Amino acid sequence: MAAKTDDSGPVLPPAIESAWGLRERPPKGPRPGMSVPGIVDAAVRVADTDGLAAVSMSRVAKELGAATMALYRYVGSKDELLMLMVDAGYGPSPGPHPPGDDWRAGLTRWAWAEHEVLRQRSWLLQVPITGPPITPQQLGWMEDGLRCLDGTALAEGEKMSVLLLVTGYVRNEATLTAQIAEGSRTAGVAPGEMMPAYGRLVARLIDPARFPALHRVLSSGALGQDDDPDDEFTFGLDRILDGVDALIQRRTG
Amino acid sequence: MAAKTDDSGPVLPPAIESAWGLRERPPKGPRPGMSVPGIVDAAVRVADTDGLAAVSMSRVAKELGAATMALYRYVGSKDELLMLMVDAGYGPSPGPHPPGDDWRAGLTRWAWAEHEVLRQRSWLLQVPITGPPITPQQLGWMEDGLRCLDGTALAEGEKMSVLLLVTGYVRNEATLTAQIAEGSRTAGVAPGEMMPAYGRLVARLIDPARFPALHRVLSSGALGQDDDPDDEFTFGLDRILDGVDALIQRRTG
DNA sequence: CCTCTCTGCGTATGGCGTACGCTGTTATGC
DNA sequence: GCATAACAGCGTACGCCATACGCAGAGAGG
Repeated sequence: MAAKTDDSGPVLPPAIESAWGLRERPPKGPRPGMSVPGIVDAAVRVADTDGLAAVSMSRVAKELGAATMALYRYVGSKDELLMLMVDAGYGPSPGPHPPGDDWRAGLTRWAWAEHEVLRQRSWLLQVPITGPPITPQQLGWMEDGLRCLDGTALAEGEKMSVLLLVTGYVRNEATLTAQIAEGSRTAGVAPGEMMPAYGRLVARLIDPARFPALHRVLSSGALGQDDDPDDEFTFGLDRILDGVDALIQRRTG
Repeated sequence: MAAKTDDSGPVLPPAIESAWGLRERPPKGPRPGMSVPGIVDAAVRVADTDGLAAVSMSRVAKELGAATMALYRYVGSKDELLMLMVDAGYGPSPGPHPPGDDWRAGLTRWAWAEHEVLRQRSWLLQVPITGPPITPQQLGWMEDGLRCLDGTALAEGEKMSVLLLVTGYVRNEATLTAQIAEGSRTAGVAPGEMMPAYGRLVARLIDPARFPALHRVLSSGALGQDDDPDDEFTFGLDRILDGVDALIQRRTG
């Protein structure tokens, strides 16, 4: 044994291995007419224009002028394709933060970068995540995030937890705004009228005696004004970073 | 007009209206052999035992000894059934917090209650959410959460934002732990060995020169020790509540 | 008793992911 | 130059899904 240095451990799907640049083309057989990146690009294009639901194996194949089953020479399953679509859809990480920035400015920039990606490709949120990230660009994002916390007194595990906290927040916020946008589209309501309409609906349903706190929020008109969604995002992000700040202070002092 | 007091506004699906106790049985025709709550219970039972993927209209019908299409007399679509499943799956809200508790203890209790529900019914996280909550129990949870913040100096809209922040965190954390549990099951790895195996896999993939921060986390063994998942949950929750606390202090002082 | 309305459900349609096996291409070893 | 083995492309088929449609029978009002 041990002719090769890696004892391999968990098995990586072939298409993922090729995303890492491992795996060379076998010497025999006809030349491939397609490529994994080409297939993934086509799938991303479909998702961008017609949504994730439109991404079927046959649709992607049609986009490439190939037959459905031809894709399975390159991709083991649709789930594998989805994983690669997420990797490609996120794109390259935003890059290391400027040396002058402190951790907070860096994480803010990092969070906004993901926010921006998810705003433009909300289908990324609908892809069922099957495990921790193992694709190159995903880990690139993680690396950049970790570097923001480099100078701090946090333990390595804590840095990871903080990142998970921030990215979780960004994804959650993006999910909510994408949902109300989707809802307003299917209901035929103007985007700015969605939350007010929701407020009126709930106000009609609930009994003020049984839901006093909810009733108070509704009468306050807090749902009526359609404030800048970016303000909402900033609000939550600042709360979280305040909490992280408190921890860093404690670890430092 | 205005023979009825409600100008109706957005239309509510019939099955949701019946969940609010509106809507009476029409006087004619044969008596219904099933009921919406019965169907929802059967669907929840299927999801509990065999996962959300096993919930198909035919499977739920089989559970009730009925034909597939019979369900459509009670539920407009599968999406509607899913919405009702979420409402039933969450169950009643945890109830108002004890009067002695401050907002932080209340929200902590509230977050743990949702955490517990999601731990036992992780399929709730896989249901694609189509909009803001409009079912009775969902709004009950919201009411209880809002009441925790009753005595604080926060504006009504801010209370709502804080709730969204907390519930988003709980859902996100539950999603991640459910995913690694799922992954360890499909990969045939012992649950405690999942994260270490993941760490070894990533360590094998990445180049330490290009991913120095990530490499440092991996060598620190932070992923190796399988610490209590509850500790991880508490960590993030405390960070968020610290951030909320900072805001409340500022609004108060 | 007729008629109207509602329930249960059989049938059919159009989609999906993908297992399997055939056909033709290509570089290697003889 | 030729047989051979490995591989690419893909046609067919299977089983599953949600659900549109329409018919048969139940039950109550007139």
